[in-house]
Amino acid sequence: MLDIKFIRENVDLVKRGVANKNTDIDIDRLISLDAKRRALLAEVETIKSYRNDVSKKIGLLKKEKKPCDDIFEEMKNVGDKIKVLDDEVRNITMEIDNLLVWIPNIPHESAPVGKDSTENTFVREWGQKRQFDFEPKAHYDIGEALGILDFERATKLSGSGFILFKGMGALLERALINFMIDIHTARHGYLEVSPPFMVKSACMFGTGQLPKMEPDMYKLPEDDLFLIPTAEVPVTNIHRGEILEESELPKRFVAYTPCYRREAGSYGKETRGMVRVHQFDKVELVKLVKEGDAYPELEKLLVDAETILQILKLPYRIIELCSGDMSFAAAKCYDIEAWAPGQNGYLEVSSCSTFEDFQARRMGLRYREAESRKVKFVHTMNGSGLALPRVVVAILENYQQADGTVVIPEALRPYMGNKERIDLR
RNA sequence: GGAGAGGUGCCUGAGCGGUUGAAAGGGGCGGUCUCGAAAACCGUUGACCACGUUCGUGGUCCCAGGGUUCGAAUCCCUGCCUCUCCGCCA
Repeated sequence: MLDIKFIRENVDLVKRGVANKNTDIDIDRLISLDAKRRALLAEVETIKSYRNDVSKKIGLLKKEKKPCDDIFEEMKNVGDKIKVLDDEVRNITMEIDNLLVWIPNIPHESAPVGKDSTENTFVREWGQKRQFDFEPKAHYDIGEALGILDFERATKLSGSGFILFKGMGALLERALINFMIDIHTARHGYLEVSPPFMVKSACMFGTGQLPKMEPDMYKLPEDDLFLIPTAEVPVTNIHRGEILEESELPKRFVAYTPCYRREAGSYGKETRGMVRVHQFDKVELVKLVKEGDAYPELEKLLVDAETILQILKLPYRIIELCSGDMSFAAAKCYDIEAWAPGQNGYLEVSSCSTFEDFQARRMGLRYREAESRKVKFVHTMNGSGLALPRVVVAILENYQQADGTVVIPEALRPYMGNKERIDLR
């Protein structure tokens, strides 16, 4: 959420930012509602001040047992007037809030302006694409042949868009989770947390999934809970509504969770295999930092995430998203895309974004500055570190052999019984 | 699922319907003392909003939303949440 004061004082900047995010919000209407609200507020507060004065006097008169019926008569009218004005303020505030919650975060000045993914910019790349002396297969063919992926039976269980890992496939998934968390805790200094996989709507609002993304979420209406679409939601919300001490910052969390996404409207795209599924595992990095640290910390977070691919020796590139391709809450966002030879393309395995104080304002997440003792909003950010199925795809496709087996990346071998390859049985 | 208890400031915990933003203690911050620290003592310590250019003035907030009243943290209703016991259960 943007600060109404900021909007008031930067109307043009906000209009431009909103437009660059491909969003259409009537900012002028918001501004005029805001002005109206403040005028009403001034009016009703003057009357309330008067009421408070009189109430105090009544208290004193009562003590002296003096009659005050005539005052009551007058004050009844004052009370009614206040009620009417309060109602007006409440209604107009609701109207303002209904606009405000739909306004996206505005892109950082350093973020490229563009309408969609075709205008994202290349940042850097790493690694050498392997030269194959045979035609590289797609992960679903490799995995099914090895008996480690079973799409047909996954569909029997839950419909399309689900994965059944078996044997070394299941172990590979589990190994990756442990491997990634170990790197981030031991080497990068993140605190491991294991949060609930279901959250209240307040959490979903806090990180900005609600209201806009509601159709993409799995909801449990009986219990007013949502299945999390990413660990970002529970983890960023850990300190919702709190005022932290500056000395507690930055906080760095790493969490493994499954992620549930309806992927509404994306049917037909990437239906084959496990590039786009309704449930997937992910190791997520979340940072809470103080104002001013957001951008350097985002760069570090990006490096922490890409380290995983480097250790796994998987070639990748980094893309910076343009304004129109960024998510609702993001101010700046990098994607890490792993090379997948079987797809002859890149797969997004991580998205690293900073939200500045956008999420924090929604969830009331603040900190007290050590020196000034002032209360400020925390700056939040997160990035996948990394999303699992697509890393599995990249491993299967990059490490496949002519005989159909798959060599296990060295770094994962300790997590997989020191085996060197996944073979036919 | 059955039966109770309760939701007050950073925390614990008081609070007859009328100077209560809220006692007390703890914590935090500042100071005295000390070579330094601890202890002790003194002082201080909420957030948000509006208005007026520092500083101020006013308003709101005692889980949330309604209601009663001239006036509500204090009374009434609804909802939410937490805790305890029993049952069930990984």
